[in-house]
Amino acid sequence: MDIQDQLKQDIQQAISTLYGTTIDEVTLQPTKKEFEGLYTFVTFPLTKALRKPPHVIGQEIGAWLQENSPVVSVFNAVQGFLNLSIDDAVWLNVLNSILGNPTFGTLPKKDESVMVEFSSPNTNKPLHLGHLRNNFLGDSVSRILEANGYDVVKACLVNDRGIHICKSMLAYQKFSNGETPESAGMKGDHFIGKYYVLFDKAYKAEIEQLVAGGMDKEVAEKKAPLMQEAQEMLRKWEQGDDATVSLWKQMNEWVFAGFDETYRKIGVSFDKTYYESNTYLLGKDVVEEGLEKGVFYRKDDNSVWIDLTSEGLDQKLVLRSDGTSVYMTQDLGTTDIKFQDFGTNRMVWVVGNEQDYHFNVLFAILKRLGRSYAPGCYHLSYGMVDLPSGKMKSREGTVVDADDLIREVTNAASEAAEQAAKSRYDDMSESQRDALFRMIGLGALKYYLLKVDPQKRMMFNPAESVDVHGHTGPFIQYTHTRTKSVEAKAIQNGLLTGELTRIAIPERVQLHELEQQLIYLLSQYPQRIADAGAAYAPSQLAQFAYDLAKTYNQFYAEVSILQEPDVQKAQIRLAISQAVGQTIRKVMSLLGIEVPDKM
RNA sequence: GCAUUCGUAGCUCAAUUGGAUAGAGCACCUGACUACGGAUCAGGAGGUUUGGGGUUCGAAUCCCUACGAGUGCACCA
Repeated sequence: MDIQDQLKQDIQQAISTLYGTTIDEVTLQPTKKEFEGLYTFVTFPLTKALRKPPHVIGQEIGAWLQENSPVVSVFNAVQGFLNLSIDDAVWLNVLNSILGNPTFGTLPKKDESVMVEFSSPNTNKPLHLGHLRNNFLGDSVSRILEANGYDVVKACLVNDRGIHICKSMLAYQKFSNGETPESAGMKGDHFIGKYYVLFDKAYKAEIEQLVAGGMDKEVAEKKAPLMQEAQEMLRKWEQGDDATVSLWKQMNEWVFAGFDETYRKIGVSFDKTYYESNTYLLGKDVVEEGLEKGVFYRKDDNSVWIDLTSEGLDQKLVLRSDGTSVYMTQDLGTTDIKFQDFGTNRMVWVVGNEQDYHFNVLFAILKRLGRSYAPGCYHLSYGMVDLPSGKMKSREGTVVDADDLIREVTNAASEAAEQAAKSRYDDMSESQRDALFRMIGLGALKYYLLKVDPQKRMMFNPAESVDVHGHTGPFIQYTHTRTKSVEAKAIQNGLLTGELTRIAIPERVQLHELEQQLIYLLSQYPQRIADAGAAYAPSQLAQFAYDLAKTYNQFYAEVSILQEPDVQKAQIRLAISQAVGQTIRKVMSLLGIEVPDKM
């Protein structure tokens, strides 16, 4: 049994034996490091029922546990805190159960599936920093849910229709002289983005002219010939006009080629891609259904609404008076399709927090419609990424392009390597080195974006994002290479055969405090995965990886592994070292971050 | 205006969901064995958790209030 479960059971037993009562749930917390022990039980809540001071209760339960619990070795009670130390032999058994279990940390299959929708790019411009936070979050959450035992479907909904793409198309028609990404030597998505910017420029010039001629600005924005043409193009596209559709297809092909390249670089993939060009008409049948069920109502002008004031929301339009759909209509339809396609009772949307209201409304509607999957819907809402110079605004050109950023972090990793230990890379080929530096650079970037609580708005500081010291991805990657290096030396010395294997437990052991601490941390891994899954929070695992790496480095500095004369001790330390390395690799992979063996 | 999220060291973030003297990293200062990899480790300095009130054994966390910041409030997506 898990130590923690054992302890909880024993504490419950102690309370019932000593006081003839029980408590609902025993909760344990890690002991603060200035006190002895690793688990702490808080006795304050018991004082009222037992009419005893908290430290007395602690003393009594502690003494009982020391006597009767198979795992507790020593205790101390300070105020209302009962701190428990665990027997070293028990720790070694825990270590052995970790070593003997290659899938340690992966939770049992749940026979339940979940769809995670993320990324959702627009086809009129390349990906930027904000998309990266979205992609990394979505990818990592998918991996975490999978480790929690779910079947995961990673889905991407591409916003490939609408006025924005017509703007790029129109600009291309007018200004391109038939150039292609190949002839321009550009990545397809950047190529399309260039025309989107060109449209915006020309459009603004038109507005300015109209305003100078005395027109009201708002009117000018609508009346500008370019906007009129773009609207016309959208109409043609919706009517299936051949020329328009084939231009649209051509431009899509280019932009997707660009996206694919970026996705490949950042190691993100999808099981299913939905295109709004296929789904934008969906949802009208849902509106019909809702009208029949009396969930929606029709106004005199024929528009359809839902009244959500009882949920603290507003009245919301779900179908226009001319019978065409709005965003909500489409989303209702798409959600049904997703459920039909995969039968996932849980669905997660990774979408920025500016859409909080939209999702509140969507989920409320799904609930009223009685959708079976409604309770399993979750909006993983994440905050915006700010720059030191302020907000990112695409119109003002203050966006950080994803491809540029990836290049920069890779270069920074290469520079850090130059400074740190140039000679280490002598026996690597150039392509090996490139791959390594990209792994480190991306590790830095992903970790930087994932370590922050998703819901919080965050500041992106370029200098910090490429840092390799301190609380960073490369620090953790480095720690992994340390464990690998120790392992390799141990194999050379004949101390190890290579595989992770159980160790013989000596009769008498005295573990170092940091050894206990490390095994304790390792034993927490499954729980951490469960917590991170329940909270949809990769940041929790990022913190865990850091704790593990930091503690290992302390251990490494304070305790000799290979130079320990006592072979049994050395083997215990090696086993811990291997288990830490292995676990770091696993945790990082749940963040979508690879770790090298050498760096 | 209404709704909603947030405010923690100079800066960027934590705080096991109400627990002990609020912890890390960066930046700054001081140290580390002729060493298992120094992309490391040890130490120092840095806090009235935006202000005020309340709830209780106990509050960064819950409630009220003021101030400050973000976002949303289209028959756009």
